[in-house]
Amino acid sequence: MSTIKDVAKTANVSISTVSRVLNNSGYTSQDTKDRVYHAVEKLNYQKNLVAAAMISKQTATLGLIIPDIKNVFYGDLTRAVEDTAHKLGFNVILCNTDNDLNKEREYIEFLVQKGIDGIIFSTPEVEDKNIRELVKAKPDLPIILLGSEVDGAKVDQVLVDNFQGAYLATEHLLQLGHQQIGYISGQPESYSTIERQKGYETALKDYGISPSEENIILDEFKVDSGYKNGKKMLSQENRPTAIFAGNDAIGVGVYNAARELGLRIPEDISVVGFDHSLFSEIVYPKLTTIKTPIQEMCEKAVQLIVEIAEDKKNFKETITFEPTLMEQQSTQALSKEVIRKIQ
Amino acid sequence: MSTIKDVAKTANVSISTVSRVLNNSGYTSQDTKDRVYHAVEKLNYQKNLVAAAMISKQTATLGLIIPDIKNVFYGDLTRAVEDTAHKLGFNVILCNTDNDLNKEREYIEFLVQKGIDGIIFSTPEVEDKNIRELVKAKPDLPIILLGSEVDGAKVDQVLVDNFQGAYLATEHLLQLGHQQIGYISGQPESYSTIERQKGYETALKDYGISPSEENIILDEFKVDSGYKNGKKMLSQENRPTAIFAGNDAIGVGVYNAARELGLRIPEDISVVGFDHSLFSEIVYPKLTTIKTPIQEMCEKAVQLIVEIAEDKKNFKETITFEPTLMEQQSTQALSKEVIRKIQ
DNA sequence: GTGAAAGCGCTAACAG
DNA sequence: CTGTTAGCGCTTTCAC
Repeated sequence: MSTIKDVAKTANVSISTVSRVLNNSGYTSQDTKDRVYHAVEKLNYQKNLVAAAMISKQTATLGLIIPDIKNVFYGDLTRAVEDTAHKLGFNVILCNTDNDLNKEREYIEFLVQKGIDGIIFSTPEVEDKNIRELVKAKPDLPIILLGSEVDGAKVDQVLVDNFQGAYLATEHLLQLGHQQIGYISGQPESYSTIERQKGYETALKDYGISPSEENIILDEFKVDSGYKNGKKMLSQENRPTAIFAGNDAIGVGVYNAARELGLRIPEDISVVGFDHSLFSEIVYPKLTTIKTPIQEMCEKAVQLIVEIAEDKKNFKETITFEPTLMEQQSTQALSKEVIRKIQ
Repeated sequence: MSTIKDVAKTANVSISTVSRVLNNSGYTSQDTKDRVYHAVEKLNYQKNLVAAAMISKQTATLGLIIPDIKNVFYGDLTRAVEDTAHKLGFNVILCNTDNDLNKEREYIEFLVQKGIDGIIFSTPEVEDKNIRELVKAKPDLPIILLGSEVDGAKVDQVLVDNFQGAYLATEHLLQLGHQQIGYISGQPESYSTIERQKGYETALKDYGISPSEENIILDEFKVDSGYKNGKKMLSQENRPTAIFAGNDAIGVGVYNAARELGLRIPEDISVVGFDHSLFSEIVYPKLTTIKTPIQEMCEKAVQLIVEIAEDKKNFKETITFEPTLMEQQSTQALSKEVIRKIQ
């Protein structure tokens, strides 16, 4: 592979001139430019970005840390992040942590040593101490929290209003006449779980209903978990007539549980999900869900981190996007028939 | 951030000694080692991998080029690749091309300039000329084709026996008595589409049935495409009694189409998918599908590429994994009742 | 406008 | 066993 030296030689200029031409820095005559470009073409020269990075301290690479790319939610998110990064001239290194703090630490260390320009953390747990420590140890490293807050970490954040989303979901069910509304959600340590629970409980209270413990199950944001816990919840004596699932995957699990118990959706049981992922579209009937502007959130997150990396902006901000209710076919008004059955 | 110089100073040795200790190269006394390690700890020193890469020409980074991470199949694949890479001490840069050759070329160029240690291409199209050119331009760059071949590109390959998988799927349906078997699959330019079609047609012929054009539709490997084309195919006069879907996503689309047409699965129509992705497990009834050892394939692919990167092994190999039939609930013997209805 | 030279942080001969 | 030295390929002063 040819280097800048070769280009300089065949263009009959010095390497600094080549550098100037290629980076559009400083003045160069048109004639020199032409000669350099010709040489570049002739030699099929490609800049060695490693060497450039050594001086500029910029690698045009971002780290993206998520729990698990197999989860369709992170598929959507990662795609949006990667697309935006690519548009801005950055690559992204993908890291799956399974919410394992040790794994996360390894990744962080590796990324830092590689001189990446910033790290986007998507939905780490609230107690994530790696992030706290990283912020302290490398205050100049651009960091974005995407989708969740971390206790004691003052960094830029791009969030969705989980409380509001959950409130909308629950209120929708309440307005349909449901009173016994279950909440099946993910990891209790997750920011999303926590915030959504607050929204759920607040909506209930606002409608004069006190949340009861039997109607709340926290486990994992997965289909299996929705299935298992859906079955448990729907087998109760006085079962809920509606379920607010912490995400669409859980919603799908609840569908399967309902089917096995001979309950029809939405006739016998209403279900609301969260995320408006592919899941909500492919199940039958289509899952009513909370739609979050995930695309815009990711774009914003990447724009922000690039901005920080380049401008060293010296203040932290938190941007919160509003979710909306996406009413589809899995919810309907509580019927007298169901009320009779339950009692 | 402290450098090797700082460590050398506080440990009271030369920088080459520090390098030796940290890389375990050459001899160093225990005493020196201790002093260096202490200094490292005291200064919280972290090696600058960019500088190291400049000399070693190794970045411990791999590129993974796929069509679209939103597609659950690539979610599974990417996770397996990333996990294995991580175990071997490599990071992976994710690139989504949407099978767009221009985008792919951009990514390749960028990755090469960044000095990545190898590129894994998952399911590029058969005619992908970027790969052919890359192989010619950079014969020393480790490249693996994962899941599909590319015309005229002699590189290491890790494949699944698509022909055999499709044969198994079709034979399974034939043995259940189905004669009219549809094939709805993905992009006609895709290696998987092509190979699977061959297996499908060969099975038919082996059972004395000649493939007919109306029973074959090639479109995209997506739910929507399965839905749209499933509807088309199942609305025909003399509709198939079974459908072999080119992948699970298409299978899910076919489910939705069948439901809209009032056809029950498997009573009225049998369906077989391909991949054994999450899709096949979450639909009702569970989708009979072809299971591929995707995990092992990805592990092998990464092991291979790392081996090539480190040892410069000078021969190319192709490893083909065998798929198996995963019989679930979406297929059943052709009933007289259905035969009557169709005619 | 252009070239010479220093140096980014590290590795790897080569002496000693 | 350890230190000195010469780069890796590039950017960036600083002269001219």
